[in-house]
Amino acid sequence: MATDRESVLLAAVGLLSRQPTAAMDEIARAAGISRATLHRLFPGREALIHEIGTLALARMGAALDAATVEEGDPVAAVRRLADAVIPHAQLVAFISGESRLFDDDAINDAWDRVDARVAALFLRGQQSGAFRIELPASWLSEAFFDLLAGVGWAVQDGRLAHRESNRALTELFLGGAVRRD
Amino acid sequence: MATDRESVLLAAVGLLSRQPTAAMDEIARAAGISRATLHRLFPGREALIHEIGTLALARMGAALDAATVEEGDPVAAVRRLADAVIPHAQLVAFISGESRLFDDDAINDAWDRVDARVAALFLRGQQSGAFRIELPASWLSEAFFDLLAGVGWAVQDGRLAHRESNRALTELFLGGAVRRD
Amino acid sequence: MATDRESVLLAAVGLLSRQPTAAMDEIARAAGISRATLHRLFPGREALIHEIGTLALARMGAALDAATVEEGDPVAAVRRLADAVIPHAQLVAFISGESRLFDDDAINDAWDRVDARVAALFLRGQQSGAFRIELPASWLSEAFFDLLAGVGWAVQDGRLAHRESNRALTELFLGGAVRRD
Amino acid sequence: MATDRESVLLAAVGLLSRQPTAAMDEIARAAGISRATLHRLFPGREALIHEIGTLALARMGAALDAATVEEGDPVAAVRRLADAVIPHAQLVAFISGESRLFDDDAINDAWDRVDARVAALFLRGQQSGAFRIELPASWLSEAFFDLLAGVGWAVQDGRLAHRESNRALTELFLGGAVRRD
DNA sequence: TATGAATGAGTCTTCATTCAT
DNA sequence: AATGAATGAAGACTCATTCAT
Repeated sequence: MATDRESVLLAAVGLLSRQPTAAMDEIARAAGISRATLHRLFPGREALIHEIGTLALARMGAALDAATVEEGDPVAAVRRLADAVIPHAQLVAFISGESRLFDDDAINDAWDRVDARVAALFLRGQQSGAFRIELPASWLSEAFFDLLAGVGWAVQDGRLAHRESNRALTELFLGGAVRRD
Repeated sequence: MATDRESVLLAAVGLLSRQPTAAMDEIARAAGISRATLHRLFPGREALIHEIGTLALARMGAALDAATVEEGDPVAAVRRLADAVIPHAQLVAFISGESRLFDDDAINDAWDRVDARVAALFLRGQQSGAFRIELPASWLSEAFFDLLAGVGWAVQDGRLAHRESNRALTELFLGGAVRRD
Repeated sequence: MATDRESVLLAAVGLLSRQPTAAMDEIARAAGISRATLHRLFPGREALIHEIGTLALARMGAALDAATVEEGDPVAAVRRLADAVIPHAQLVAFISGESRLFDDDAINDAWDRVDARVAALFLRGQQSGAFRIELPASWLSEAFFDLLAGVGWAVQDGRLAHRESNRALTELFLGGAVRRD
Repeated sequence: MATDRESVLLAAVGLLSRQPTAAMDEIARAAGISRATLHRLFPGREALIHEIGTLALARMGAALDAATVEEGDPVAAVRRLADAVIPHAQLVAFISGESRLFDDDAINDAWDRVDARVAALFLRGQQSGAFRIELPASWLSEAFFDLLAGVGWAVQDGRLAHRESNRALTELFLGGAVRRD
């Protein structure tokens, strides 16, 4: 079925994000290939996880670039970021939620840099008066990823329609649950 | 040292939430007891996980009761709930994040009931005009737990001070990131 | 490069005698051919080993014939045998040292017949008074092969010059280590 | 059955010296323990091989000491060495014959030192006029081990009686196959 | 209650082998 | 003839669990 590396990685993420202890066996089955082929494509479980992290970081970096988060109105930038990153919510959720699976310093450092770009966006927004200053920018960044991951899970499990996901994320994150007139 | 069941469970949660594949060996060491004692206290890994789930549900249920979420102003009820549940954020994060570890239907059903109580709170709040109606109550409920889990991790990892955790959760969840005059 | 069966066999012996667990991959590389070609030439690892044995036996039989070990002075016959067999020391070492690799009865039986011809030579020599009778002829035969294999290894590893190998074998085997006036 | 480390090692040697590719499975069965226990006693195949080497070197060193090979008549010293080492012929055969299995430099260096002590004995004997000078001392040393290994195999396979083994080794090695009046 | 020995049941990984290109 | 993809079978290794001390 899925014989190219990337589709195997996506199948692996789909499984590992729900079941971090999944055996290579199950991952291979989920990808529609045999265990041995999985091991040929990725020599060892660690290598597989590493490549998932690399892919997730690449997607995340591309999304940050595409959203030009360093420019323009911070609130609009958050909306653009959500647009760009939601298609990869599952991947990003994996790396942010299961970051403890990565022994690899290269991955963790790269993730820190991504995180810093997002935190910088919120800091910029706080300085411009767009975002509330009572909450640390780092927490805003982390919360954004928490909700992004939540959206990813909810969509995958069918609890949230795909086309609602963007609004669910941005409306709640930006505006909160409380109604304003 | 920690010979009573509950402290062992808490130690296990602390380890398993960062390292879901941790061996019984390591769990025992983390709890300061021997493997054999761990096995005597909980007959098998599955039983251990099951009891963690049971404990988490009990704490969550107690928190919902203590917060009297079915009564009074919905926004105030959410604040009371956050107060009551944040001390158990780690436990709740475990059961909500790793819910697929539980084959046990009893646990999953009980969790659904807990979830329903929270969703009912938001539904009530939407009907009373307190919460925004653009977002499904079920998503509000899920997002609340996502942020609660995020707060739990951030506190455990030292990224968020304990006494800030309540405000970080409720302010963001209720009010969103955008500043109002 | 080495596309004829025999040179492949010799390359395989060279590798397998140092590294009995060598993978087919490595054998192919050592022979300068591809895995697929190796598999075409010899259908399976077992077949390869079998053919090595066959080749070794053929060489050994030819050496016994060429040395006319059944005729003439036994001591001279041993010298002729050493002459004839030393060029194939590596092959013979393989089959005598790794004989348990051969499940094949045909190989083992043929090896027994070869062994018997050598033992017969020593028996004849003992009866003619040329060889000592304190030592069983079968042990003389076995010891001869042990030393032959040792010479083969020593030459291959460069611990013994090629042109000394014959003397090293025959002098020690026939005359022993102790000096006579 | 054999639950102490040493008897497991000896069982492993017995198997590995005939079948260097034997699986851990078979080794465990030969030792009368389960695979898992074998892995607990020796963490990995490499560790097992390493410990065999260590044991063999210890035995060999003790034999060299016990035989006081550095003192007295060289021929008598060889006889004492044979006496002391024949009970461990199998172990010594393993390390001398399968030395390529040892990646470990510590083992190989230690073996070189053992080998050097034996070669020194022969060199001393050549200088004293006891041993023939036509043959390099290093070859005498190597040939001694070749025959020792051969004796070990022959005894194990029942081709040579245990009480004949010493004579078979020393008589052939010292005196050669040719009869003297 | 703790410790260490022991093992069945997996899991990870490699290899020989085949096939399509 | 060579290369790379693919896999069943097998080997190495780990772990949860039990028992004896």
